[in-house]
Amino acid sequence: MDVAESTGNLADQLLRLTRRLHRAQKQYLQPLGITPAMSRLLRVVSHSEEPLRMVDLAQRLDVVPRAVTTLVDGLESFGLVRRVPDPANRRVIRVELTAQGRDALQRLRDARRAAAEDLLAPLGPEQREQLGELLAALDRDPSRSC
Amino acid sequence: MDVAESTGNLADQLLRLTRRLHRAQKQYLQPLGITPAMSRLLRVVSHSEEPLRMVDLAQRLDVVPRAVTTLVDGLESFGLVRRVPDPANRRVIRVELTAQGRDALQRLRDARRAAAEDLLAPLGPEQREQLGELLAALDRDPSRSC
DNA sequence: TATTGTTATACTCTATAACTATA
DNA sequence: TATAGTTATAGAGTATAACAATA
Repeated sequence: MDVAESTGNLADQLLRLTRRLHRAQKQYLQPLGITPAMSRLLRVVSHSEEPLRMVDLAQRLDVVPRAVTTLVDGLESFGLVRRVPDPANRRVIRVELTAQGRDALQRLRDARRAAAEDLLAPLGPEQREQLGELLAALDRDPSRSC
Repeated sequence: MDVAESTGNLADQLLRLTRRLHRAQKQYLQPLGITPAMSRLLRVVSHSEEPLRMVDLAQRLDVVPRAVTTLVDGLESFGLVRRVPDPANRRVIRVELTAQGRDALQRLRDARRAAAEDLLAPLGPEQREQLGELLAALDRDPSRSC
């Protein structure tokens, strides 16, 4: 098998796996009324020390700012986050976790874990670590190192 | 970091990587007028000995049959595949590569390779092999082994 | 009654472009 | 002019449900 072929196969494998991951997540998150993308945003919000701006969220999620608006809209409608205007700069809006959002996080974490666990079941602990390292290596933007 | 957390992180890493892969593929395939999903279907068609049924394609792509209809519609409109009724069973339709489709395959392969190459650049050959093996392990449906 | 493919419909995710309000 | 966020719009990808034709 030539290089192009095997490289393409890796891409196929990744896409197929992610499709399954998406499906599993959706299934597990559905009872909570939250989509995978919203869950991801909620996690980012919860992991930040201070409330993040919309732009920050877009950067961390690696999406365009417009996409964040929709996700925050959804989470806000469920009362899980709250938009807070920044007094220092009236252009910016910061996104805070609500008490309800904090409550939801644990259930979300369980759901996420169950979903990922379904897919990652075939891998042992050391293999997961290996996979994590490989993915981390890929996370580094190659265009930045030039 | 607990197990749930690290499992969730793997999921995040996968999703983030695939988002980038999707974007890169889209970019490289755009000049050819073909979407990543269409490209995938075209590859499956090209790798099969005999023309596959719509249902077979759905299975191999791991999507619902309805999704295949749209993809084949698109490829057919570009003249890359052709729907052929099966004489033996008038319910089934088989999808064949056209001469034009065969021509497009090489360009597609190059585009796909360039896209994947962008993302996989940080990995050496042995790391790619490692990643391929891990993904292959995950491809095996765990629900079948029970 | 089960299978094959389709029409109809809808939702998630993401993108670009143009606009508003600040700075 | 540049930045932060939004409205408006679009398109890719996928799903479910109802249906027609065939087996």
